[in-house]
Amino acid sequence: MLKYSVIDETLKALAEPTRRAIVERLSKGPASVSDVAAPFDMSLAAVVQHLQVLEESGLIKTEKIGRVRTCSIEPKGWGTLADWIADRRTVMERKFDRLGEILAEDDTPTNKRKRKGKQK
Amino acid sequence: MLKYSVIDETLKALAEPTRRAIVERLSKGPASVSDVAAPFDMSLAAVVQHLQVLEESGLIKTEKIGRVRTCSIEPKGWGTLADWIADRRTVMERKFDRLGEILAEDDTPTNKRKRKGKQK
DNA sequence: CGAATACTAAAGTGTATGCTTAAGTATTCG
DNA sequence: CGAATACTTAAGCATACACTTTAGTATTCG
Repeated sequence: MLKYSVIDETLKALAEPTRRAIVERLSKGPASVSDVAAPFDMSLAAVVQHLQVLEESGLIKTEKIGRVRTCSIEPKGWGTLADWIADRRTVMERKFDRLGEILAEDDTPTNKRKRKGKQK
Repeated sequence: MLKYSVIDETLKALAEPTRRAIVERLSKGPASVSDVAAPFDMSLAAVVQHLQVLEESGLIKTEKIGRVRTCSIEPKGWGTLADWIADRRTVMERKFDRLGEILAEDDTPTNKRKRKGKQK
């Protein structure tokens, strides 16, 4: 319930099997809403809702021409996601370099005594 | 719902601001449950629940010694996540090569798609 | 020992999310 | 034109999720 961010919407969008399946379909090429929906055992309206979440997150984009809406991957959204993960891994690996195998065995006592009683 | 998978739990775990903040804290080094919880304006029990989700997803690991549970990053979980994203991007980029700049630029309102490839 | 510490476990609550169905709006085709 | 197509919108519902509070269990310290 903290603040919103791009990475938040991106990860929320992908944290759903149906939406990941949609994304995997689109990563092979653009498709209409109906085409995207076809393989799924759910209503077209439900798939449309998933597509909206994906579009708002910036992972895909859509464009309506005539009565057909064509959906495709939006590379930019994937960049920010990959960057965030890469950042985390960089910090971790720097830590590994610095501390050797401490994380691997991690019995080091981080006994920072907190004497503040503030628990909430 | 479809079937569960490792990547599903991983992404669900990270699709939450508090859990990402925890992960960012731990990526700088191991910490006790209390230490992890300290910066957050919520009960310790709530933070423990987040830690459980993160541990079940394989992104962190914990070990209890005495009365202190120490939490740390589990690099393996991050590998599977990064791999999944890398896979998606690989497929996309192969597609971009094939379709040229169609996916990259079509923000322009004048979208005359030249159909120089099979669409489906 | 008994009190403080550091979690742990369980039950409950409000809201968000993933669906459904039904009805409506454009657009294309014969 | 009128019917078929391709969504679109809205409302409702059941479950999942992020918390809360309360109470309990180990472990350490004076």
